[in-house]
Amino acid sequence: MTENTDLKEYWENKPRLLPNVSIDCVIFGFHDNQLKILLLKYKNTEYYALPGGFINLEEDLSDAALRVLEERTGLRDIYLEQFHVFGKTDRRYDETHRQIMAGNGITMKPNHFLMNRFISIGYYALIDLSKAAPKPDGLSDTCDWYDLYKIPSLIFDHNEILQKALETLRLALDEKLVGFNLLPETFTINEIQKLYETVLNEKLVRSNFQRKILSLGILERIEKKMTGAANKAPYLYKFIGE
Amino acid sequence: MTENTDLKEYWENKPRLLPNVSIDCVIFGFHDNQLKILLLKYKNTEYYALPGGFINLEEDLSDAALRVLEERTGLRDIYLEQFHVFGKTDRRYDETHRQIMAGNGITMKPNHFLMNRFISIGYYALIDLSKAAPKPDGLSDTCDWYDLYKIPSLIFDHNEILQKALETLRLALDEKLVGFNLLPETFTINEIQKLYETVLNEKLVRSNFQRKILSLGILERIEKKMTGAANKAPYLYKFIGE
DNA sequence: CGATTATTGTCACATTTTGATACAATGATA
DNA sequence: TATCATTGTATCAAAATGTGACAATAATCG
Repeated sequence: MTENTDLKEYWENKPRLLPNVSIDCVIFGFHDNQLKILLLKYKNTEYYALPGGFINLEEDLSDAALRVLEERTGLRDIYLEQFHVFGKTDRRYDETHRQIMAGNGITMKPNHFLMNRFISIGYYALIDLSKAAPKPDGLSDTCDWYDLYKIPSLIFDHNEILQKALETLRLALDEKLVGFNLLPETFTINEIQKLYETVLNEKLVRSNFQRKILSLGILERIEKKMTGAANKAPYLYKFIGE
Repeated sequence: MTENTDLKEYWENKPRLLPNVSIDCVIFGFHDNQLKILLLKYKNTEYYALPGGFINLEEDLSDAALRVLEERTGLRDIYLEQFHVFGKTDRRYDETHRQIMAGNGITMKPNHFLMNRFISIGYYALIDLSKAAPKPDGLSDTCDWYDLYKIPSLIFDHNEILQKALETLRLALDEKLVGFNLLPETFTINEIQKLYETVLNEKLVRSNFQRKILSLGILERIEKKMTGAANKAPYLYKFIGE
């Protein structure tokens, strides 16, 4: 699909996909003390969207989500979870699809695969942002990180989907130890704390946070220390699970 | 669909349903200190299954789930939540469907709606068992409650679906106050405790449980007391939310 | 009718967890 | 060497939880 003719051929014909079902991925990253989300912008439009895709007829649902993720980030072995299915009858967006395709010089037949109601299965992913290499899909020209608190208006019901993903992430952060998927292999306690504060959107007391997180016995202190500013250097840790 | 001819007509023709998508409902009830689940048994077979259904083309996903629930239990305004989507490629059960239909005297064309891969959206429901009036669907002859710990082998991947629903319920019981949906309007503290113990499959200390549950400020003590056995009568409570 | 018995509501005390704050140690810079 | 911001850890109070006990009560039984 590197050539535009391939793209045209792909989208103008009915592909071998499960009809009426799509996948949308909310891909979280963490950088500069900001929680970020990966968004696409479609060519020649002002339409921003979550990365998404469809399910091949001979493809597991979860594999389809992993494939979308790999296509956008270049990453495999990613933390990925379903969080909700969006299934209202009004999830049919013929006109928007038409405009997105028009922006790519593609005209759609009236009975096109996309000209239908879609049920969308929401997945959220937690990745080490520094390892990702965001890549736009064939229909979009950018694939970039956006600060969670500066998200533009998105197409379809994608703002709602994002909101639900965030709620799920906040709950998961408390109950499971998923947060470390957003950090590199090694990190300082302060970095974890900033991550928690950003996701939960609340201040935490440093000493208590440190005591708590260390008491869980899930971190291994690395011998080395960090070099940095004019003060005591923190230890580095790595996550060793439960 | 009371007549068998209607049933035949309904299933032999391609209905106006979303293709490749189904709904399965794990309906929990609580009775005699047992957690129960509603199961169907298909006519003239030994096939047990979770109640399920499909989505009408002009029907919200959640409405479809509510409809299935009402059809099986007679109840509206039910606590209902999605918990997982099951989407492996091998979720295609042509032969079993054929046998179920055969048990109802229906033959299926090779390209029948059901002769396809299905993605199934799992919902779990919590109901006051004493209010439900279980009703089999057109293809089954029984719709009954089964003790969670005595579940027969189910068709398709329904045992796995049930297991996942149970995990979700256990987590939800701790984090939200969903348990009260399984009880009648009024109940004793001991009845709540038995419910928690059964769902979580662990013993709880009576005095601590009572202190904890009362401290939440979610229960209103009813004036009346219960009559019962040769000992002090407990107070009745009702759930008043948060 | 009073004694017995099982269960309930509540309390008392120990232990653990959490909240709030303090302080010495450290690694650069001035 | 003094200064400064940050880190690791300690301290003490408050809240939550674990453990056990006890009086009150509603039937049943002798």
